[in-house]
Amino acid sequence: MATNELIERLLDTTDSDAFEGVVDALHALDDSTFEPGGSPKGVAEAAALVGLSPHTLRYYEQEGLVRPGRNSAGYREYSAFTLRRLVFLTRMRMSGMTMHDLKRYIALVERGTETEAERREIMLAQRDRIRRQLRELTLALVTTEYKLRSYGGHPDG
Amino acid sequence: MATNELIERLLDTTDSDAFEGVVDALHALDDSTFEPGGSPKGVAEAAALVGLSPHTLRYYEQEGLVRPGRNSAGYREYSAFTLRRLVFLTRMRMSGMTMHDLKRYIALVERGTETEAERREIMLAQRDRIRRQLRELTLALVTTEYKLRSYGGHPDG
DNA sequence: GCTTGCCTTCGAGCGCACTCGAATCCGTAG
DNA sequence: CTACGGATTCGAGTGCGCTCGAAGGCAAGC
Repeated sequence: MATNELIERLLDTTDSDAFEGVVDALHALDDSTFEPGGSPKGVAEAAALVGLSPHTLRYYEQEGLVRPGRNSAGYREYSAFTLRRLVFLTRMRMSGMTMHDLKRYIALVERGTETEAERREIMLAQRDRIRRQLRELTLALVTTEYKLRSYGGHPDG
Repeated sequence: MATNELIERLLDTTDSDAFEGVVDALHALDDSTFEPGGSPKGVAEAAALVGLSPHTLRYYEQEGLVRPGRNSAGYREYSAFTLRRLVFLTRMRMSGMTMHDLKRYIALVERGTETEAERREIMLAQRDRIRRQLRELTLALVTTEYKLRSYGGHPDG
């Protein structure tokens, strides 16, 4: 099986360092990452943190995916909790979950623990989708590198 | 680095068998795979082979991505060459290359070998895009599996 | 007090990649 | 001869996920 070799190759080129300890990164979210002084973030700052636009954050709220608090001036305040959810949302979106499904999932979350079975189904489907995508992407990578080799270049650009 | 371990895990679950020898699969395209009797395929058959709809195949043609021949009745005939290109196109599309860039790339291909340098740039960008996506997908997978674990279920559905 | 700049809401608009429908034509089976 | 499934062209329509613009509010600096 040349597959692992392949994937290894793709990951240890370029900046795979920013990639170590993925799980750690995920759990660091609870702590200081999002709330350096415990102060919630405004919409622009929050947007920058998760890599979306303020417009999009407002759109997500409108769609019921997040419910940031408001300060005395009516401005949005993104707590660590909300920011963590935003990170989750972006991860799911980037891996191909539709807004439709994401809304359904979040609605279940808000309804409480009794909905866990249904949520689990959604996540199982999501896991399979991601795996399929990973396979497709790897095929695409092979094809791309094949082309690059055929152009006889110095493959490391 | 827990990364390789992770990816290994995701690949050897489910049907990773259909995945062995990716490069081989890619080169089998020249041979009997697409032209069992040497006969070109109609639009429906071709569509089924690459997993697209006949509508989409006609659309791709309209956009200049393929130029299948025609039989005496004016029906499209997809040769092995055209089918191979279709496979390439779908791989690029699935890995996030836009129609815009794909059209540009194919236009360069049709212009001949003098355009190889420019094509190479496109493929380099594509390779980087794919790598980025692979990292993002892996993060999404970790998140998804974390959720699944938190639902305490039997993770293998 | 006024300017500057980020915030608010609202609804409309956009870009991408298909996707469909209508009208018509081809070729085989009965 | 006729009916049928599947092909053709063309332009219009769809769904998704934002993305933008207008009209106005709040807060800090000069």
